[in-house]
Amino acid sequence: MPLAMSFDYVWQRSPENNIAPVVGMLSLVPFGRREIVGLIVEVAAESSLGVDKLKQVLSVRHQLAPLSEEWIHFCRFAAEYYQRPLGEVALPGLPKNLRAATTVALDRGLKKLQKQTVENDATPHAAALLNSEQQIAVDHIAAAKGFVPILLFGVTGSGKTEVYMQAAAQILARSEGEGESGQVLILVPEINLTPQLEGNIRRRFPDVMVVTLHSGLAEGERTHHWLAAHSGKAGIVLGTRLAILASMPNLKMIIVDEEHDPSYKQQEGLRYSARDLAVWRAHQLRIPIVLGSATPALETWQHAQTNRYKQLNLRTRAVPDAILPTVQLIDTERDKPSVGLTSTLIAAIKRRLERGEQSLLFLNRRGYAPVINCDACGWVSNCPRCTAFMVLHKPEQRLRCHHCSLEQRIPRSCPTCGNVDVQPLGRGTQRIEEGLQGLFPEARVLRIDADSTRLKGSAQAAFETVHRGEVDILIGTQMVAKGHDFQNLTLVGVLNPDTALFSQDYRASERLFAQLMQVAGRAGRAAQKKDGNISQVLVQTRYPAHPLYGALVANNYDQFATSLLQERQQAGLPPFVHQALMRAEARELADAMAFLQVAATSLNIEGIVMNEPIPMTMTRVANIERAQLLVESTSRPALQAFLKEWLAIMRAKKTSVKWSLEVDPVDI
DNA sequence: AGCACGCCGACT
DNA sequence: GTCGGCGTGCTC
Repeated sequence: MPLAMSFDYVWQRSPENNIAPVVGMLSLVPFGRREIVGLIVEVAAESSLGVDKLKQVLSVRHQLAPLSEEWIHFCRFAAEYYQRPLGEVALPGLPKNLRAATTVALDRGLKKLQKQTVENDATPHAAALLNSEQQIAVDHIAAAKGFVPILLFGVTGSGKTEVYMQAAAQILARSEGEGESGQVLILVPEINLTPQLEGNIRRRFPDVMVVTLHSGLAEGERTHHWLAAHSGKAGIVLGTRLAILASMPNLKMIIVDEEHDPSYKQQEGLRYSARDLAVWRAHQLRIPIVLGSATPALETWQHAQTNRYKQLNLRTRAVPDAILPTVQLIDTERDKPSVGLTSTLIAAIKRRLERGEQSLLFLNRRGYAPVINCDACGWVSNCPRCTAFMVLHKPEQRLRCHHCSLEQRIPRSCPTCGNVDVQPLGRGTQRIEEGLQGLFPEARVLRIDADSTRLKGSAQAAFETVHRGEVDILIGTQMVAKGHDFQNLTLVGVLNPDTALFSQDYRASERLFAQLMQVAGRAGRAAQKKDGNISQVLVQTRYPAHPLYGALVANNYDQFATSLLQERQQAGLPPFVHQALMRAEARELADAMAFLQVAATSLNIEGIVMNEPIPMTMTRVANIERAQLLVESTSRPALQAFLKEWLAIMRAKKTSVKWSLEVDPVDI
């Protein structure tokens, strides 16, 4: 259905078909040998095609209020910006049974939803008192008229959520005062990782219908929630990135929480940035948008620095008496780790165990060891299908490729020389878990990563055991960095963050800083302990003098972001340049490269920098070779114009190479 | 995206 | 001689 073009049909009034088509309505039309549901995007008196070529509209669906022209315009913008068909933007978000060729009754579930919402709100919560910075922020947001993009810059625990809720309350109340039912859209990175937020919002807004929109919803729920948003009945929509495409006729404000979070970027199909689209939508509707973060994306930071966005700061923690945890660096050259842990960190964990407090160890590497190797001949566990290592997973006694999911038995001896002494190299979360059990046999150790939480609901269950105090030491990947507020957690250990410092990916350090700030925020969220102990963050590093860690210790994002922006400007990288990336994949690398070579010479326009095609960093995944071609321009409109023309040329070429284009790529 | 048509290998 | 492999092309 998502075709690059739209199709014209004739509509003829008849006794069975007497609803006049209106832009935004869904209609049933014959298409090839099938009957499909389409979105009416234009109603016109004539067609560029001969009338004899046109088929007739079978029926126009009237159960659903038409999608607004504004919404279609928004989808059209997104489609054009990302160089994709309109249908691919507008249609996938619509409830499946509205898109099905057979008609379904839609009324019954809604009522059910209303009832459910009321039942959930047995104990309404009053608004919390605000500190002066929060009050200033709320006042500023609520007073905003028209398109006002706001960066709400606040450390973890500074009470951003409270600002969102009070600002939303004022916006909704104002709409009501004007006799309208206003709507607020709140975007979050991942709903499952912030389960408290939904409950908090429901309790705070007992008289407002609150619905969620995310990929975890069952089809029926999703339909009802979408319809509640589309009908305007839902006053608050809380959702993940896909919710930016929901139809909300009375939208009055958008909030993007943790706006820097990578999960706002869709990484397959239509590779959109929900944050960027949110800003555009707010601009289109002339409404305020709040981007909240402790570590804003550099793009956002740059806009705030140049006063395109209004910056509001929350510099103090909102919980009374809670103070920021101290961050200390442990030089691993001086204090050499054994089983991945320095003596300083081990001692700190020991003190927490003695005091009955919890520790969190953060290591962004799952599995037991990232690779195994043979000392005798140098063999390493390469994946036969990918440019990557097979990772040792000890509980399962398997080697596993994290890119193509290939699994193998662990070889008893070296496959090339027969040496029986094949050793794991490096440490993943499983190996740290094993080491902790050796060091602290009495302690209750829990590992949380993608492997330990494969089953649905098991992540939630694992976090709950931590909240209930049934865990002493928690070891996890980035999964543990987000959202959760552990009351009894007073130590965060960061095990091996250095790899990101020297990554090919120029965004790696920006992401690392955000991640470390976020995981540091897991400690000390509760009020300071009576005995005066402060929560502690210990970072093990070989490069304690690196400016990133300096800024982390000083809790100084401003300084860090400013220096990164300078580097980016000097290097001619985003946000000072705009990029698009063409990717090509084929069985033979030469074919992918040859295709990109043709692409690189297919169109030349002044002001557009065409780079050389290169193999991707991870050239081969699942036996497919991949290459990429980066196009850059300092002018976004110039890049957009170029892409449109370029893609038209490329689409007309016949090739066996699979290719795609990404606008504003993040992983390059 | 579907769903055709279309031209070449192993089977009742 | 047919069944079916998925390459190429069209859908108002």
